Amino acid sequence: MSHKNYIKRLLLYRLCLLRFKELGFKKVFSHTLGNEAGVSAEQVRKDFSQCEISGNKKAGYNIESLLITLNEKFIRSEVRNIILIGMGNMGRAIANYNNHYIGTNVFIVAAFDIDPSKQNQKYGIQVFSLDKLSAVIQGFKVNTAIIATPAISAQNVCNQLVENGIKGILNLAPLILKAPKDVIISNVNLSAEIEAIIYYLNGRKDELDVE
Amino acid sequence: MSHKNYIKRLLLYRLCLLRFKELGFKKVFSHTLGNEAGVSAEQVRKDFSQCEISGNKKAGYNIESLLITLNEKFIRSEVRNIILIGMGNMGRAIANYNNHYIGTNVFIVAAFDIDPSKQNQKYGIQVFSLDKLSAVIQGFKVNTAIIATPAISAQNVCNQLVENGIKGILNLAPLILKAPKDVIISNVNLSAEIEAIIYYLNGRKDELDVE
DNA sequence: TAGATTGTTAATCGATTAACAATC
DNA sequence: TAGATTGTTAATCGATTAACAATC
Repeated sequence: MSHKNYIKRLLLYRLCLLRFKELGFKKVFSHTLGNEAGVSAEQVRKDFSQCEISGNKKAGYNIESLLITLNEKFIRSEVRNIILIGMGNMGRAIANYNNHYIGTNVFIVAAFDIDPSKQNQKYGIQVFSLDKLSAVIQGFKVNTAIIATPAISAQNVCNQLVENGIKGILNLAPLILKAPKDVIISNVNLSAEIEAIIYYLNGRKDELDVE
Repeated sequence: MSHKNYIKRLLLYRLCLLRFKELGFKKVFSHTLGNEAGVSAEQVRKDFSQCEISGNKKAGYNIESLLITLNEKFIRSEVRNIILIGMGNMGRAIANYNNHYIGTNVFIVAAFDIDPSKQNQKYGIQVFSLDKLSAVIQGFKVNTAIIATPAISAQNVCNQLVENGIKGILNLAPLILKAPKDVIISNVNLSAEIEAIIYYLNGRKDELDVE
């Protein structure tokens, strides 16, 4: 139905609008918002049109009503519970962010790690052994998880999550997970991002400098 | 020239090939690699064709020579120095990963934070005040940086980086940075990733259950 | 040979951009 | 009104997919 980039742009517009609101602005033009979000004004209007948000021909869009519409679309009034697997460096960083939620109204209710020495509360979040997975998922009615384990164990963890009813996974391990088609997986690989940037810089240098 | 997704797929193939090699495999078919990387066999062949890698009509591709070609394309023999700005939770997690490089042959040589109490070595990496930015960038010949500051200070940091010659930025702060067109910026926003996943799950539920 | 695989060309698909009418 | 802005339709662009010839 709606594509991934479109959804991410809407979430980005929401962040920009929150900043504008904080600065005291009441309305915004498509080119202003586009500039802030790094997309074209046409793209902004097209996106808003697609989710049935309308502005005023001369006066642009009302920030407050934009936010109401976007919040209704994305931000559930009730807190959404998610879980986190792997309490290495990245897992602990994410757990720490959780102090004021990992996303708007999104809360990590429990973390998991195979290392018994990590199964305590010193990260501000209860860390369980993986054999508690089923109980926690059912108890908190969780359907979304973050995988922050090493690559070697990520697929195994993913399998267990799927078996226990998880339907959405944010994967920070540097590999592509295999899962049934009805499970949504989003992959983030920071090393690959850095390596891609470095590649672009080098590539461009080759082109320009003719080494 | 070559598009972003294409480059990221090549980097992903490389990761998959490294795993295959570790498992003792010598050759691989386009559908095998595609399956592992989560793309179609045609896509794999097209990508390899585009970067002038060729296989054998019946015997697939030789893993070792694929890796040599990909390493030559992406992995510089000399270590690439990068810097990290912001030593909050995420910054510290990234600094910790640096123990065995943040990417292949990519090394964080220095970190920066405005908080004087963080300007010491306890993270396994030297943390400087931002007024040392210019000296460090010149001293280590750095052209790539990771921004892991809060959103509020990210644009200011970005400006300083650009002034000092940084040409590639991995931005982990939840906003879009403005920079000259010749600066490459890659944005990663974990909250938005999670919120997008939750949106997809809800959206699909609405469609199926007719609440 | 027959079957399987590569590699390239053409077709499709979808997203972005451009154009412009409507209108405040 | 004139100028600026929205919103929609058409055109473009590029990436992915399908098709298939070549060949091992």
